[in-house]
Amino acid sequence: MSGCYATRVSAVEQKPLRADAARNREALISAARTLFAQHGTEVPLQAIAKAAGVGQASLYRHFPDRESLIIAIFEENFTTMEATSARYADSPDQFARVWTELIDFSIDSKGFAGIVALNDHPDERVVEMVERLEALLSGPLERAIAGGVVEAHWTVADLVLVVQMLSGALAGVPLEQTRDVADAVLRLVGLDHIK
Amino acid sequence: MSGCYATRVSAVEQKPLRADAARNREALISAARTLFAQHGTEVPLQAIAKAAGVGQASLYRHFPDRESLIIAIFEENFTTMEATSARYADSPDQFARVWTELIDFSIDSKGFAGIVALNDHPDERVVEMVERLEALLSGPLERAIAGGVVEAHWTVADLVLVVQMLSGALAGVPLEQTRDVADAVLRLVGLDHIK
Amino acid sequence: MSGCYATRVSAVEQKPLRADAARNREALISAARTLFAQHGTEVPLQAIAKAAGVGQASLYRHFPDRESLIIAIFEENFTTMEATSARYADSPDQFARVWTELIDFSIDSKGFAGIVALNDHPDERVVEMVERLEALLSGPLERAIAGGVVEAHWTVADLVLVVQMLSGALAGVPLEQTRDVADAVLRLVGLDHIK
Amino acid sequence: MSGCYATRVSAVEQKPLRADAARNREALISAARTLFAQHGTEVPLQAIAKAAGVGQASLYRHFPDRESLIIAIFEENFTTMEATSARYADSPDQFARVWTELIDFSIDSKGFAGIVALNDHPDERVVEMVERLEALLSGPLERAIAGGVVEAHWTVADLVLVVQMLSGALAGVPLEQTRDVADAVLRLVGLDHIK
DNA sequence: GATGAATGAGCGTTCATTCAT
DNA sequence: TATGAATGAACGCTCATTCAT
Repeated sequence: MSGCYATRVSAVEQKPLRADAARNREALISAARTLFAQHGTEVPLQAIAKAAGVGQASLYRHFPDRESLIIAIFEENFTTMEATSARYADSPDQFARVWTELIDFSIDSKGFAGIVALNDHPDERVVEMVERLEALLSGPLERAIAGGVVEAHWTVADLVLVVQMLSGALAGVPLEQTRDVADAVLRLVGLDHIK
Repeated sequence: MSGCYATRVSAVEQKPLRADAARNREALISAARTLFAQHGTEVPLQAIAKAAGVGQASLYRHFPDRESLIIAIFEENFTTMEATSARYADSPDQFARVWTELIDFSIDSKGFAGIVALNDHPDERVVEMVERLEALLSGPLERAIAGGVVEAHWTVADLVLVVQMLSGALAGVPLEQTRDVADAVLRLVGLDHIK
Repeated sequence: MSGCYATRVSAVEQKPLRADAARNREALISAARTLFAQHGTEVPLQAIAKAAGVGQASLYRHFPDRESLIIAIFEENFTTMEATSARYADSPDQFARVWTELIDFSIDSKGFAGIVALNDHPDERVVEMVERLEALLSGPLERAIAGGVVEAHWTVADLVLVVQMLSGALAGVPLEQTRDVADAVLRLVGLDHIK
Repeated sequence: MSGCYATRVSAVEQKPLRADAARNREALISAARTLFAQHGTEVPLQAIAKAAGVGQASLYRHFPDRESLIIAIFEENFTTMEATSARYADSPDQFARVWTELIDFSIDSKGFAGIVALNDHPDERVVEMVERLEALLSGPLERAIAGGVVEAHWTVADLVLVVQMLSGALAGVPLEQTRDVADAVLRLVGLDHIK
């Protein structure tokens, strides 16, 4: 489900990492994914380091603060979603494929909750993140509207808002009910037919 | 460990508070409202005590844990909303008055965010809170549907979900934009005509 | 068992207390006896006040510090033991009666443990206490030795030491085993035949 | 609540400590010995950390609770005494050597006072401690009885009781008098000839 | 005089961050 | 370079003591 495309093709990192460094990085992101989903983005960083089987200073080297870690997770998600978008570039399903993937990520990480966590200390990285999300959705949404798949009033800003609403609705919901709650949210905003 | 000596009074307050105690209680709730809205429900309790001009132990006496404080704020909100509901009992505007008041509270306290905070440590008080919210909305919603004010598909559970979605959408949004974001959310779910 | 002779004839207090004050005083001492025995002399003073059904400031008026309360309990014990000593003044059993009463008090209050608690902040009151204990035991011991009831090597200082040893042996022993442990201690020092 | 993230290592240490960690550990134990002897086992842990020249969290890492620290001190004592026992395995003095060492430890740390402190929160570690003490004394006592060094009625349980009695007798006694008081206790129980 | 709410210092504990190995 | 021990500030909580009622 998560990270299935994350083969270290990040747009930001330039120098290729040493093999063990790359392994640590992946282990940290993977551990963070799990713990963020289980306990929220407030989990002690030490717990993440431990779960990743990595020293705390190594976590620090890769991710100097909690936000960097959250962003890195998003990076992977974006990489995956952008690949999906490219793969279905000519398909009428393009929007549906990208959107449901985004929703799945949101559900897995309790509603893309990190974006909320990030907003508390708003910095340029969040703006960049949102812009990237809008860029990702823009083309597919346009074509989906043209194809009559979604109603014409939808904008990318609205879609971003839905992701954030989902985040709020899922907060504190037990894992086994997240899917139902997410369905209810999508139904309320009239996007439940996108599958 | 704690409470093994029974130094505290029973959980259910019955006697009217002493004048200074009542004053402190109000000061604490008021300070909590402000700080929760500004910094979220994770603010240090000591900050709330200091803002209220009260000792830490007094905060503790009145509200033995963070949840109690959150609930107390909700209590006040509920009291206000129930009064509003009663005042407009025979008016076609009843639902609109109660609902907009609920939305306003949600905006003021960053989207009734406490209910989210509470959900993390689910206890009977949260269930009670949600039930009380449903009870508050039930009659007015019924009459609003009967009167054609809102569409027939709406349920109280949906309304509660909207409040939670609002909470997520508002998280991290600067104070001066909360109203706009809230309007956008209500528009997306088709409740923007309730004013 | 405890306080059976304590009709407020203390040697130290001069002015007779008002009726309700005397009642509070007794309630505090009684509560302290119970809680000291159950949880040690470190119990929160608030717990004692509460158990006595008395305000904290009232506890303060009667007993300005923890030691005063401990001493007051001893006072009652002494009053009782001195009365016993007087009653059996001409009996060959005098020493046995006083000694077993002392041991019983020690067991009830987990080995006269207060004397230990007092020793940490040694003040004149402790010295006075020990002197009073020695004065209490002196005559009876002399006559007991003369009568062949206890061996000639015993001194009052030794007896006081036994009380303190008992205190140590009983510390941390569950209530239902205190009697057995006390018996073992008395057997080890060769006083188990005093009954 | 605590430990729910598994940030700590397992309870059973196997790996040899790093150089600085071992140094801190020893400093902590040493500081605890001194402060426990001076002020009892209730001294603030922060005072121990400060006296050891170590951060609070380091104290916490090495000894997650007060009992662990007490036990660690006992461990060292036991190691020493067991070595002594082994060294004098074939000597008629074995019991005397081990016993006087035990008494010395008891005097130094105000009567092995920790065992009392431990008893308040009885757990398996205390039982284990007592069993280990009995195991330590068992053989030597047997041979001492066989050799006519101590009277035949003595049992290891009695010896343990003497240690606890000593603890009580020494509580609150000024450091310069502890030796005399201990001698008096041993004389009372008839063990003063063991030197 | 009696009550119990208020106080604030101090405790044990946690955790982001640094630093020795 | 990776590890994990050390750090110290800060949190929640408790309790002896004072003070308003």
